[in-house]
Amino acid sequence: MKLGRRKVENPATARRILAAAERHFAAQGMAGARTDEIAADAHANKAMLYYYFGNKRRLHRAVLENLFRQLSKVVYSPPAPDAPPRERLRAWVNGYFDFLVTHPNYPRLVQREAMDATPKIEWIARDYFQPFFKHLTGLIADGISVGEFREVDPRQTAFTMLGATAFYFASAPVMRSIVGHDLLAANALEARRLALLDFIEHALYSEHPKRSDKSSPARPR
Amino acid sequence: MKLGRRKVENPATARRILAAAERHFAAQGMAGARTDEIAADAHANKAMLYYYFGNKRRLHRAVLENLFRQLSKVVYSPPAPDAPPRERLRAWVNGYFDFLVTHPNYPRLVQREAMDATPKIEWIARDYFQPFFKHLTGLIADGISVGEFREVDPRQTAFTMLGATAFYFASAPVMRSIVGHDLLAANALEARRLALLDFIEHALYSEHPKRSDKSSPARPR
DNA sequence: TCGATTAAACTAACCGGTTAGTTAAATAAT
DNA sequence: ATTATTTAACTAACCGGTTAGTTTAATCGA
Repeated sequence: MKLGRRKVENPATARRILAAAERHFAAQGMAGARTDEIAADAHANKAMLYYYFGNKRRLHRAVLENLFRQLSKVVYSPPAPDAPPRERLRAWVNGYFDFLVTHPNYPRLVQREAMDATPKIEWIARDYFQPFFKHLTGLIADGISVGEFREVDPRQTAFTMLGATAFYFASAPVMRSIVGHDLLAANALEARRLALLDFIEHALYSEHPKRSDKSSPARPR
Repeated sequence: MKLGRRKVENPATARRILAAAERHFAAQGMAGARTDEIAADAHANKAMLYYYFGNKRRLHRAVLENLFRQLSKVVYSPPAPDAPPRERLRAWVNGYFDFLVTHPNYPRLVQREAMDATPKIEWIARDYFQPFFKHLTGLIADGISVGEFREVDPRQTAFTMLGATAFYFASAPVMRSIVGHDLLAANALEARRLALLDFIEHALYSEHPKRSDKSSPARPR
């Protein structure tokens, strides 16, 4: 059997389409994004979109899975799995924050899905949100049992942390015209990171931890 | 100008359309919502939608303005304008929270606009977000200057508070399948309110306030 | 080494269902 | 009678998806 031109694993065109789709789906949503515009933005023919991804919905799903996969690598592999909870929490926040900085489309994409009432995206909840959420609540529960954190409800605390972190990024487009500067500029981001950590730690740390944790390590990265 | 039948200020049909549009725009977004479905849901002919509101965009705007107007009434009229900042902040959180409870479509509707990169909704930022945001940061700054709050950045704190509050409601649809119960049920909401206040107050209160505030007043309502 | 073969990558044009928006005519209210 | 309100039927544009055909390049036979 003869072999023609062998299949390229991840052709530049497919990657350009995926990147363009990510931008358009984040900015306009699944319903608002136009396949013609995605194709044009990717400098590809519209048919290529269907050639590589089948249809609009599957392209959208590919965008999400691509991001989730990258997030998983960052968040589920803490630098020090046996470190004290305070340190692990700090690493978690920094890791999630860094991911949002390098993937500014993620929060809007995910927030749009989270707001959707339809059960069409059951797989997102089951395969990605659920483990992500459990991981965070487990971390908080650990900190409580060791006495490093106050006796809060881990789930409620997780909601608060996720909201406080993601909201800033998700609403950056509009907030720019309110506060007068770009929330995603490097210095603004660093200020946000510090404020976020400060807020969370003040809210969560117990006043008399069993294990002292004076020297908070420099943040990773 | 003849006086025939006076134009009815807010006929039942128009109100039904507005209510149906609110639900559909919140659930599907501006692009995803279908005018036919809105009309059917409102038990009105589609033409009525154009008769009363002109076009889809103006209907969408009417929905937002209607909600903003109601929010303004609640948030900008604190029960005790001269109360100490800690009390006013508590009242603010409770007021905003109550509004979200009674207007479950609001967070999704607004979050969708905040994520939109287009400047088509400049008026929202200028007329509603800006004052709302300023009001909150002013309140926080007051608390700092009186010594009741830690010396935080009021803007950063406002971002955190808004995110922590709104995220819970906006993502309720998906979170239901993750935590296994309805986040918008009455008992869940009360637990959320308490957890939110607890978290914010622990993060924000100074440890040695100039004015003692031992007896935190019962929350209004 | 070269040209025939084969499969992948790509393109332009088109199709048909959907959807925002219109219209003309009927009905209800005063 | 006149004007507000409501309706069914209609239209033009949009947009997701298709199709028929072209180009590019890897492989292999001679």
